[in-house]
Amino acid sequence: MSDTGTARWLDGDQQASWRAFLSGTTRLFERLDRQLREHAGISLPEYEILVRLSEAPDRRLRMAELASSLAHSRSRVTHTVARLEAAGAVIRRACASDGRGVFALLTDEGMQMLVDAAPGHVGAVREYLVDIASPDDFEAVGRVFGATAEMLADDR
Amino acid sequence: MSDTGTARWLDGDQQASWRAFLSGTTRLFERLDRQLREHAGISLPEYEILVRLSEAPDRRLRMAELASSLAHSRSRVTHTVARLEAAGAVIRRACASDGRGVFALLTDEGMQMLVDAAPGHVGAVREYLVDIASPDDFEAVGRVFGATAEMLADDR
DNA sequence: AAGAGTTGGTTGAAGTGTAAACCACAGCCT
DNA sequence: AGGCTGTGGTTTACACTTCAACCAACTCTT
Repeated sequence: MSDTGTARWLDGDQQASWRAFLSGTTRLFERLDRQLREHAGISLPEYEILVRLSEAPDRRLRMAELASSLAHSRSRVTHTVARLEAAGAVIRRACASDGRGVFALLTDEGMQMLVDAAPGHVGAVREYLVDIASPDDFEAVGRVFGATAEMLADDR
Repeated sequence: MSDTGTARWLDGDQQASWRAFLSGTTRLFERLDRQLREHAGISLPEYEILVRLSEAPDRRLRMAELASSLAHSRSRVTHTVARLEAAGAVIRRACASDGRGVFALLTDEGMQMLVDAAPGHVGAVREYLVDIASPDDFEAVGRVFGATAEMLADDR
């Protein structure tokens, strides 16, 4: 924030887009979370962790890598992983090369939960977002929030 | 969801856009909330309620109108308004024409909180989102999430 | 006018996220 | 080696959201 003069409000179109964004994302996240809970018994943040782990070498990641990859606080990742561990989807293991470090690693059971959850989740993402946007518009979404993400990257 | 055959995954570009969106919105909301709390002592959801009230005739709205306008649950609005009332920003008043109804109405103090908070908030929305997107791209964002919002409108 | 069903709103508890203090270890630097 | 300083992670308490149950009042139907 470096505005020194009078406030620069949003114009009508910007205002409309901003509010559509707020309303759309609120509804979208609520729906995606509900869909996952009902069909797979996990929340959206939990699902995202399973995805990251499934893609990682040896299906394991350091807690801090999970946190920065998801843009979640370390504390939040600790809590979420604790729940996933209680559910049998993940195991914690000490890191050999760094005495402070902790790996979260995906169990076979966790992998199975992900495999079961993924089609329905992706279907919902398509149905409520991707498939109702034109390809160009959806690419624009990617550009815009890519820029935002980069700008706000990890200086908490 | 009406997919009967094999799962239709996102292609590479769609996947990238989707993850940029997740990461960008997570960081954006976190930043906007923090900015408001530090500079104005209110949260983002609280701010949104003050905005809606300030725009309404007589600066008052029914609880249910607030809820559907914000895409928040009734329960959530009850809690949030309770906090705002405790802070002196809002007053509850029974509705004359509907014995069940409750109006939330913005006090002068609440209006002043909004006036104080708005420039910094809008500045942050510009800095982290609007001003780093091209006008066309930001309009695309509005179209996409407008469609999502409409599709997911109030059948909870 | 009397129920039956619906809507508006609140409540309290349980679940999830944030904040801040804290410990343990790593990486310097001398 | 000894002492800073920073990083990785957890913990506790607190704040916010969701959930389910609930009551009151409206509406519709008969």
